Amino acid sequence: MSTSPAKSAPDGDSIQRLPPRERILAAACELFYRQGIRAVGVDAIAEAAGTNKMTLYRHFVSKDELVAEYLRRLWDEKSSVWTRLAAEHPSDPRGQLQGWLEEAARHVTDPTSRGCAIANAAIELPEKNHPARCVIEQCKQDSRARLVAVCREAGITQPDLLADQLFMMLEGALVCTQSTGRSGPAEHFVRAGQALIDAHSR
Amino acid sequence: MSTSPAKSAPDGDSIQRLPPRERILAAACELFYRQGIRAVGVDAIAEAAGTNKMTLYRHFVSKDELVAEYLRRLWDEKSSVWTRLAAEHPSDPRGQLQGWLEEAARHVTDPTSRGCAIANAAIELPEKNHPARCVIEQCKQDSRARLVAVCREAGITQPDLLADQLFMMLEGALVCTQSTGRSGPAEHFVRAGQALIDAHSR
DNA sequence: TAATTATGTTACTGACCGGTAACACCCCAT
DNA sequence: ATGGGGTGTTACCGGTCAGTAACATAATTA
Repeated sequence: MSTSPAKSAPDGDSIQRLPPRERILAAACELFYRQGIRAVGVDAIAEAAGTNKMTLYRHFVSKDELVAEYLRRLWDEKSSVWTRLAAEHPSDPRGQLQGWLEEAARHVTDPTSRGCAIANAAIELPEKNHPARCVIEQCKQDSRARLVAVCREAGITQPDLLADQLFMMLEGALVCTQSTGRSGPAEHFVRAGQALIDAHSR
Repeated sequence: MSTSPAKSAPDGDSIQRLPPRERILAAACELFYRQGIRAVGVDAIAEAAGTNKMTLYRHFVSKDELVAEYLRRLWDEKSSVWTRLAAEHPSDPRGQLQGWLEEAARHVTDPTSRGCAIANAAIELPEKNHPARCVIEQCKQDSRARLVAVCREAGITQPDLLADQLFMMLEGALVCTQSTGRSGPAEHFVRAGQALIDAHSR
C-alpha cells in the first residue's frame, strides 16, 4: 500500500520515473497499436520501456497475458469516454449520443489513427484460447450495450437497431481507413451517422 | 460480396494433381485466411500444399510476394462476383444492388467466415512498403467504385453516399463477427442495409 | 545498519523464422 | 538413350522468437 504517483504530464523525463510495470504497459500500448501485436517482440517492448526482458517477465507471466492487460487498459479508456460524455451532457442522452458521434468522428478522421485497437487485436488473434479473447468480446459487447442504452434513454424507437447501425458504421469506417486511407468510404462517416440518428428521431 | 477464399473445396486427391504453384497458392489462401498472415510460416504452407519450401521459393520470390499474390487471387474472386451479379440481373442495376446485399449478407452470416481477408491483411500488414499494400488499396478502391457505379445506374440520387454507407456497414459487420461473433451488431446487417437502400430510393 | 525486495545484466535455451546450397530424382521430349 | 527442366530431399545459414537461470546491484524498509 503506497501513495500511487501522480499521472500528470508524462513527459519524456517523468515517464521514466513511473514504475516499470506502467512503463512496460505504456510501451506495449504504443508498439502493439502501431505495428501490430504479432509484429512486436518482448525485447522491443522492454527496450522501449527503458527496462529489460527479465523485469517484464516479473510483472507479466507471458506475452499473451501482457496483450490481455494491454487490451484491458484500452477497455478502461473507452469506459472513461462514456463517463466523460455522461458528465458533459448530464440528463441529456440525446447530447450524449451526439457527443458519441463527434468522438467517433474524431477517431475516424485522426490521421495518426490505426483503427480500433480492440478490433485489430480480434483480427490478429483468431485463436479461441488466447487470454485476450474474452477481453475483446467483453469490451465490444460492453460498448454495444452502452450505445444501446443511450439510444434507448434518448427515446429512439428502435434503440438496438440504431445502436447496431452506428456500431457497424464506426467499425467499418475505422477499418476502411486502414485499407483505402482517409480518402475512402470513411469520409462519409459523419454524414452517414447523422443521417441514421435523424432517421430514427422522427 | 465474396471476400473469403475459394470454397470450391477440391478434394484431397484432385488437389494433388494440380501444378505445385496452384497447390501452394491454395494452401496459402486457406492458412493465411484461417490463422492470419504473420501466424503462418512458409514451411507450413509448403507442407499443406504437399510439397516443400524449395519448390515454394522456385515459384515465389519471397513470402511477401506470395502474400501479394494471395490477395490478388482474392481480388479476382471479388471481381467475378460482380460479373456474376451483372449476368444474373442484366440491365437491372437495382437487382444487382439487391443481389450485392444478399451476397454480403451471406458472407456476414456464414459461420465459417473469418471476415474480409483483404481488410484483415490491411490490419495485419501496416508497413507502408509491403508489396501487398498496393493490392489492398486498389482492391478496396475498386470494390467501392463498383458499388458506387451500381448505385448510380440504379438511379440513386446520392450514389456515392449510399455506396459508402453500405461499404462501411459491410466492413463493420464483418469485423464485428470477429470480435463479438455473429450474435453481435452484425445480426442487424441485412435490416440496416435494406433500410439504407430504401431510404435512398424515395 | 541490516535485511528484504525490486531491478539490472548477461548469457543461455530450444524452437521457429525466411531463405539458400547442393544434390538426387523423375518424367517428358528430342 | 539422352538430355534437360521441374521437383524432392536434406542440411544448413543467420536471425529472431518467447522464456529462464544466475548473479550483481540498487532501492526500500525495518
